[in-house]
Amino acid sequence: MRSVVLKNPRISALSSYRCCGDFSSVRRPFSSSSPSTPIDTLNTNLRPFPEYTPKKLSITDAELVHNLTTALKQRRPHSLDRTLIPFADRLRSDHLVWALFQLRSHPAIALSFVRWFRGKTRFVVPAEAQAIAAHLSLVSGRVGAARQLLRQGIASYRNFIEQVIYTYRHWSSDPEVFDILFRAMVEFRRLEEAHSLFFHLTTFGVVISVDSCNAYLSHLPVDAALNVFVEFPLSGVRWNTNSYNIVICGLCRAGKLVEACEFLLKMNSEGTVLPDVITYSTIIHGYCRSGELQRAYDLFQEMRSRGLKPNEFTFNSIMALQCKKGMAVEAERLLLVMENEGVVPDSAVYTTLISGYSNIGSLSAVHRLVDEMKDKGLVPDAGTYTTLISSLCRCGRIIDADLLFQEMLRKGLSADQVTYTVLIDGYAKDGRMQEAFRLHEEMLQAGLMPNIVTYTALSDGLCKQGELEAANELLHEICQKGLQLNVCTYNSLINGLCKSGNIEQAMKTLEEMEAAGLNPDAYTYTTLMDAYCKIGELTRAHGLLREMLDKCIQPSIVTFNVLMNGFCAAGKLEDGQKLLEWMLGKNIMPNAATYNSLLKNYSMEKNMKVVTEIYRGMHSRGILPDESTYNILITGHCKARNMKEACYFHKEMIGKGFRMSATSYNALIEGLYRKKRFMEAKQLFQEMQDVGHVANKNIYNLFIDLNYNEGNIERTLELCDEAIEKCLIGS
DNA sequence: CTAGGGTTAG
Repeated sequence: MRSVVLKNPRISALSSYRCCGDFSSVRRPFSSSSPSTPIDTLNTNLRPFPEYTPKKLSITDAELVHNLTTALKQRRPHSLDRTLIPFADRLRSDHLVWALFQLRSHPAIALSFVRWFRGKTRFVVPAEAQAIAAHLSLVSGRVGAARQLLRQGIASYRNFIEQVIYTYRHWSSDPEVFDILFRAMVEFRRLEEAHSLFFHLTTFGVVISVDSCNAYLSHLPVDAALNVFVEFPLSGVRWNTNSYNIVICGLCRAGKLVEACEFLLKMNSEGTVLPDVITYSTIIHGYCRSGELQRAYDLFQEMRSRGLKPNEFTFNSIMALQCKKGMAVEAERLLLVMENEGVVPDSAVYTTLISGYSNIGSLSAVHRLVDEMKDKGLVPDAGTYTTLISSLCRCGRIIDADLLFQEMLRKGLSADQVTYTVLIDGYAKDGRMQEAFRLHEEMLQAGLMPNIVTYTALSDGLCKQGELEAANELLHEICQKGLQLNVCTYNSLINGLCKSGNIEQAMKTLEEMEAAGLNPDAYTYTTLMDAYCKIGELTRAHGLLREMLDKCIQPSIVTFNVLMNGFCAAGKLEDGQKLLEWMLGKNIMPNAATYNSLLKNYSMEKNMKVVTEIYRGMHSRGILPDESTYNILITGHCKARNMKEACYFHKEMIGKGFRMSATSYNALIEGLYRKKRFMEAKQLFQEMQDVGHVANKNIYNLFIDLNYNEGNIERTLELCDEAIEKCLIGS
């Protein structure tokens, strides 16, 4: 037994072809590099590669092959076809292997003969010949060709791996052939076969390189990866930092952050394979994704203390979490920190920030950052464009969004699933469902698969148009296609039902979603609470709040805003103020919407003194007014004839890139008119039409009077026509 | 082959 192993020709093959391949990638386990291991005892586990015994040929066949290969060797520039014409009639597929034998020292000729053979429809290249061609390619330094042949072999023959092993002893120089083979299996996602191949090879003493094992590891579901991580080293694989990173990344993606940290701990304590920037960045990102800013910061410090410098990835993860929490300003502060440390922000970092500011409605900051990134020589990529398109959609500027989409395509960037989804969502939110579905078609034609997010956007759009039947149908359809509805999808549907006055059905849908194994979240409860608030059933809303708290679901700021709205709409403004104070006491930061409810209702009561008081409180807490805040303030002050304040806020909101609502235009125009500031009023009247708002009847009357008094009969009549067309018809 | 940004719901 022992002697067989020692005589194994593979060993002589390894040494005689050493020049042809890189052996560092594949090594035999228990080799002489670990002298404490007695080779002979371990070798009893190994078996030799099979001996090669090709089928015998008849004398005439042997002669044919001999003449053919001789002709090939002597071939002058003319084509293979011409050389082979005299043999073509008698040639059979099983001659190929023998021809390769004869052409062993002429790999170039041998390989082109295989290619020629494959090109002829009446021949089939046997798996054995394919395997030999791969060995020959590798031995002669043609790594690319070897890879191609092996991939083709795996894809075309059922018994290909056996053939590679069977022909290895006689033809190969290099165990790297197995490494390439293994990788190809992984690339074809034939992971179970790759697994068996790995262990099959160990019986011959071949161990796949750690790089290829990493490629394999990275394609496994995390549980399987963990098994392999324990299993492979028993066969001689020595994992490196990348291997740990792959497993840690898998754990983080599965939300198993504690286990990811255990791996990090293990690396640090064992000290043989040390964590690198990627290891830390991966775990930091994991914590950021689950919203645990403090843990992320701690790891950030820890990596520094171990001499690892955070890079743009590390910073970006933290900034992304801040932006998600509406802390774009803080995120931008971190941008300065990273720049001070010499870390150069890239377009991903800027995209994060742009998205963060877009989330809090700061369009001017969005513009500023786009300019800033361009100044730094960063080119907006598809991700940046997608963010910008989304940001335009979010403030209702779907036309501009579409223009930007066109621009991005003109610049040669390609739209992906996300870009299309953003635009589809934009059109859906704008109520233009035909356009939304047209884009859905377009994305299919571009070969992009819409995902559940795309369909949620579409379904939500249908719901918002009151087409609940259609939404239901759409969702059923996609379920049948095998897409899984997620919590967002259900929440959107529940919202649609609530908004169409069908709270009962909405509650049933809540049960359905729980039955489907999806847990309702703060969105779900907030939606339902809102519905009860809107019909004045504050008690039932409160009951739902209890229920969500019992389930340990954290209410969000929107939950409180819904309650605030409920109080205000029910005329309980004092209760609303109390809620605000309670929130402040509990350190729950209100946002613009929280204040907007109070501001709106006090302003409707023409109590501008309290409005101003509340606005000051908002300002002093650093809460930036949003577009609605300005519209409320402007309308309120106009109605109270405080034109100075109204104009002040108007100017400020324009400066921030916000747009006035039709109501604000009407109020402001009327206010200015009453103060006889006709020029300004006229200008705004024109502007409001330019941006597509329709003035109310009252405004038309004012301008009709004005023009009439100015003797401008033509314009007067024009306005009368317009007023009739826009304000009377259909009202 | 390992790390970051852009998308859906209140």
